[in-house]
Amino acid sequence: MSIEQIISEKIVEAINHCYQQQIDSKLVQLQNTRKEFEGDITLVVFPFLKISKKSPEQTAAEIGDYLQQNVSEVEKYNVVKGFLNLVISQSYWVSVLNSANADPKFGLTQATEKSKLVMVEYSSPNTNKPLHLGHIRNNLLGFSLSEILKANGNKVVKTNIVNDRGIHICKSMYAWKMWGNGQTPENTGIKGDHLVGDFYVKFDQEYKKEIAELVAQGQTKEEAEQNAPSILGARELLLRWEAKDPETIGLWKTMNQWVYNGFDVTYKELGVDFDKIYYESETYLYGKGEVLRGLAEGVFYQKEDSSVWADLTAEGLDHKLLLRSDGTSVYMTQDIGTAKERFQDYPIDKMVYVVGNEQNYHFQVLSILLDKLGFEFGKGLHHFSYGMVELPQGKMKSREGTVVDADDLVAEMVDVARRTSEELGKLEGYTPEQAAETYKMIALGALKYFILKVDPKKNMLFNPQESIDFNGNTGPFIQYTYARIRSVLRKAADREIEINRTLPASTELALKELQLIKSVSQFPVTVKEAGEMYSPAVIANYIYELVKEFNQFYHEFSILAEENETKRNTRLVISETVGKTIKTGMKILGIDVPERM
RNA sequence: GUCUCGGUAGCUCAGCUGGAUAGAGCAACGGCCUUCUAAGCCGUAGGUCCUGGGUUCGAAUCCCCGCCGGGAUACCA
Repeated sequence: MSIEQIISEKIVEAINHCYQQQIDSKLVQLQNTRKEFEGDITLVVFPFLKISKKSPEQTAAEIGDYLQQNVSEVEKYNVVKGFLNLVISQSYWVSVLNSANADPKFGLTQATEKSKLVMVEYSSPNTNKPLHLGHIRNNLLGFSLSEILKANGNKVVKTNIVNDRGIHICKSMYAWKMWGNGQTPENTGIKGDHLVGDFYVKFDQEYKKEIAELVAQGQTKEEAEQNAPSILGARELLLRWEAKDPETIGLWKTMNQWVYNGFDVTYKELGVDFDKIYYESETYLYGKGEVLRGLAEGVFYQKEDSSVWADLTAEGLDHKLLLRSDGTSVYMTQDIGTAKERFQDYPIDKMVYVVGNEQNYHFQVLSILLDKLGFEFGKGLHHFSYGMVELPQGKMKSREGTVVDADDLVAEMVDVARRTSEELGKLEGYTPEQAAETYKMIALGALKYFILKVDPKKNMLFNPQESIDFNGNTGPFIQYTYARIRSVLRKAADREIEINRTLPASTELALKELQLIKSVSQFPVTVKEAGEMYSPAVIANYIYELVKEFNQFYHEFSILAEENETKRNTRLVISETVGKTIKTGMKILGIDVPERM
């Protein structure tokens, strides 16, 4: 049981003892004591004044007396206005440090057989263009969220549904057929997803030209959009694809494979992976049966043109189309099918969709529809909705060429990391391979931390000129601190200093050391909070605070040069524990930390 | 129109399940490398927490009317 829980219980007891009232423990508001006051844990006593019918100061003093006498960890207390500041004994903090240091899984909850199985869907790319900054946010959030759920004792299946069919894919295919001249990733040296993406752009260019020509010939814009040869060609390819025309299927498979090979490289670079991949081409027909069942059961209704709809006006929403008049599926239909499929494939307790907030309405409707269809998991779906990444000039638009390409961005950041590192003269003695690995680690650390430290539900701004920064509240700052700690520990080992990892209860701690231990002790709570809030940002901001504190400590105190061996040992144990906490926390964010930088 | 998310320092963001003088980083200015990594540390300056009401002992935080911005809103996925 944590010290907060113990004190909380004892406060309930104290109220009962002093004022003969049984109170709900929810009334007990504990917080960390602000740095400017003496103490570790603070009780806000205002809520108890009605019960005590005494002044805040007197009430606080009476509760303080009781705690001091009945809780061994409470050494003394002081009262400032309505705040009761409790001073916890140093020996308690020493024991916290000892157990944090000794526990290799400090802060993490292990999964057991009884753990919930959570499926996390993320990434979900289209196979007609390469990944961009928006996908990066999705991938990083999805991966980190999975790690957070694991750290809270859940079993996690990471899944990716690849949108590999539809008119947009046919556009790339059409462009390749018309203007491709047999280009392949192999004969051009262009990464497969980029090559296919180039043809998607090419399609749009030609399509626009054709529209302009037709308009010049007297057609309206709407007519021209329907009659342009390119769009007719793409539609024909879609029909052939659905008719399973071997040549079309062959081209589709070939071009998709180029894209997958490209994605694999990007995913590997980003350090994200999946346990199960679904392909929409294989699942897009599944939902239709469910919708027809719903229609037969009277859950849905049919219009004269034979399209099928759901009436959601009772839920305060609109009517939603589920099957077109020609009987084909829409996006929603497919997601119904995919959901059912997944719950058949795995004993899922909780389904999480990592999808942008532009689809809030979609998932709200999906949840209701599945519930109406009688799936008990319907209501429990969780849409992890995150905000857009914006550029200084506004939203990214792939057709206007204002997207920040994922591969380009990573490459550029690696380059900046290398230049910075070389300028600072770090990594001397490293082999080129080791150095390259470290540059990549730093670059990705910067990118990942930059994105993950922001509250997921908020839109965020990415400024290519300014956002690539390695100083201040950044990933490299944290990595640097870790490398410093490792360096100290390496030197300690070189000097054959043995670390005694179990500090005696009587160990004396300087203020800064105490603060560091308190920060470390918050790690498990932080992991839990991140799990409850579905927020990697909670972890990121915690690590930053911890690291800032360590740097102050590092600056203020000598570790290896300390002549008093007891003090030196204490500082080594603290450093080691902080280092371990940094590493574990960063791992949850999907960020690696280097031994040197 | 309706629904929804947001508005905190010049910029990017914390803080938001109500608590003590609203915090960081960047940018600006000034200090600290013969001592464990200066990708660091210390300091100065910078705020009507969008406006206005309400609830409360106490509101950046909760509720309501506005204003501004993003997104969604019946046959794209």
